[in-house]
Amino acid sequence: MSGARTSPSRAAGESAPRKQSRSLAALGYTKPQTYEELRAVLSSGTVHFPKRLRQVAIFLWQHPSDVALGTIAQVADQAGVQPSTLVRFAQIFGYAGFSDFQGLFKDHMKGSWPEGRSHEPAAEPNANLHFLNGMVGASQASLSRIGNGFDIDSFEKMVELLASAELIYVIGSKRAFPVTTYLSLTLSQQGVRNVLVDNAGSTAIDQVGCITPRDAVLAVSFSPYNSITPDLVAVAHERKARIVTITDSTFSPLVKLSDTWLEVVESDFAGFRSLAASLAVGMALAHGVVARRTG
Amino acid sequence: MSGARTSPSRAAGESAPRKQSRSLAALGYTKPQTYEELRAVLSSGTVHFPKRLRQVAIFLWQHPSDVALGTIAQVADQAGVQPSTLVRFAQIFGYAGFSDFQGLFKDHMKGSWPEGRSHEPAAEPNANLHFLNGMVGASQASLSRIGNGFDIDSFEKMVELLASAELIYVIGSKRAFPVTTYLSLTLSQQGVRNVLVDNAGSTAIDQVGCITPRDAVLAVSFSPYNSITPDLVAVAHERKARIVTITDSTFSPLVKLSDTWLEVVESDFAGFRSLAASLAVGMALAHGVVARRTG
DNA sequence: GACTATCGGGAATTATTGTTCCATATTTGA
DNA sequence: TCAAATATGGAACAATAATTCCCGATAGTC
Repeated sequence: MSGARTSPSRAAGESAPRKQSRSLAALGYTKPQTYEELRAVLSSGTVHFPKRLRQVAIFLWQHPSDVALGTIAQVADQAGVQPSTLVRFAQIFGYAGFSDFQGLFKDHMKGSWPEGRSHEPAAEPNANLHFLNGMVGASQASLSRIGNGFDIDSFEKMVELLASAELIYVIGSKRAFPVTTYLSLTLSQQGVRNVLVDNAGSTAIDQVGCITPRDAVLAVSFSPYNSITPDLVAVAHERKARIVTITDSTFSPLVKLSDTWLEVVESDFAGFRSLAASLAVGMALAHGVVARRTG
Repeated sequence: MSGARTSPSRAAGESAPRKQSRSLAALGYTKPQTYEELRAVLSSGTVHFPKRLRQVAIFLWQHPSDVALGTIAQVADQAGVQPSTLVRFAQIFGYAGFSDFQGLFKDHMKGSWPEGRSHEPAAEPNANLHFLNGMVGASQASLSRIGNGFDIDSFEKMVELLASAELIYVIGSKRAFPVTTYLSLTLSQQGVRNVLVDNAGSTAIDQVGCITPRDAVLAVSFSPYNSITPDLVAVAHERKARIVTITDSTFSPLVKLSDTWLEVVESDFAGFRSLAASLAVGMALAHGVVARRTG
């Protein structure tokens, strides 16, 4: 794409004496020239975004192809923000606007595309069946993503921390709750004592108030990170427990509280999200803990 | 991309008595709905284009990603034709304009990404990783079993019964509980009122004691069938509610209590069982109910 | 608890892109 | 060779998308 956009009057930047523009350049960052550089910056954790911009960062991280292919309005809509927020985000990174910034994604996508594989179409006459297939597809996509860059070291560290804990607190809300219930059940069935923090009776805070430094917390949390989970984990952190986390991006507030964490990204279909990958990883954790304790 | 362009006054095509419009439709071709269909038509050799249009066809064939990612001007430039030629080309295939036509390429590109990553099976030196792979395998096996003899009729009947219910009670214990929590959450988020019977405080029996004939029960149960679920469903049955069930064999005690039921079999690995298929089917049910209620 | 700096929503504005139309060129068929 | 039909280029126009800007909201600080 030779799309040299008109960047109007780029007059050697820094001559303006105004109040420090909210640009990362002022912080010593240089404008990422490639998609990989961008991801590196995003995941470095050195940048702290306010809410909406963080939302954008998460969306970019998880749905690069939608960013490359969509218009600003479509992307904004999918990310749940205003178009202007996207422009602001791009400008923070030193770009003139969204179009420039989007070029990063387009270039990356074109670069990493196997030219012209064909998929078998397969007819589906039924709308419900179509959705079911979509959901199955999302689940399979989630599962197949495990193993691409799966962080074994983190995984093993997690197993170790959990296995050496006196008591394991399992925490997760909303979408993460089904994962934690299954984890808790499985651990119990395997003889691993654990507490499922389900916040029934709003007693969760009091429960985590009993955590000791000999305990471990297994937290599961997905974006948006607006549930009670970060608060609970923060308490556990203060109480010096070991904390291990399964979450879906480096932007999760749990990351900085955790001793170790794993990224598990779930696909969705029509907004209905799979849990297949998280459950599989969770089961593997449970199994690992059992194996280490008994072995 | 839902970019529905205004196609002004497309007045049922063939009423105009004018000279045969240059559209393939008149030649018995139907507008390609997918990228694959388009490629099939292009490669069939049955269409003979004049010079510039042929140039376009060749370019589309060889550089689909540029078509998906670029603007009309960029594409035209790379293909060595005028923008208007691209619009004409799209219209010949029955599209309103280039934007519509480009959607084909965008959809295709999004669909076949990011599976571009190489799937190396690789040796697994690590026991934990081995288990994780096993778990993923079990999940995938469960998912792929859906569709082999999936009972669409039952599924649709279930959707219908649930959609017409005044209130939906969601019941499941043990392994089924994660499924019901996710179902309940999803239904609520979609605006479908429901009661998750979680037996907190051992109040489940009293809860189902409130069921009326206008309600429906969505029960999930797996073998061994020794949980409280059959008892609860039996109460609901006595109270004349409609009952739909997801279970894993015809021997489930719920089968004879249910108006309709679906068999979903989950694979396991080393005794750790997947929930992927049940969750996918559950999501499809939830989606179906929403679609039927709002549609 | 008041003050200040930063953030965020949304309409107005500007820029870019896509489409149509018509004059001209080219091909086709007699 | 001529006339009719079709194809093409390109500029005017319409539609859409991107960006800016202002003001109310929010969070952070003293």
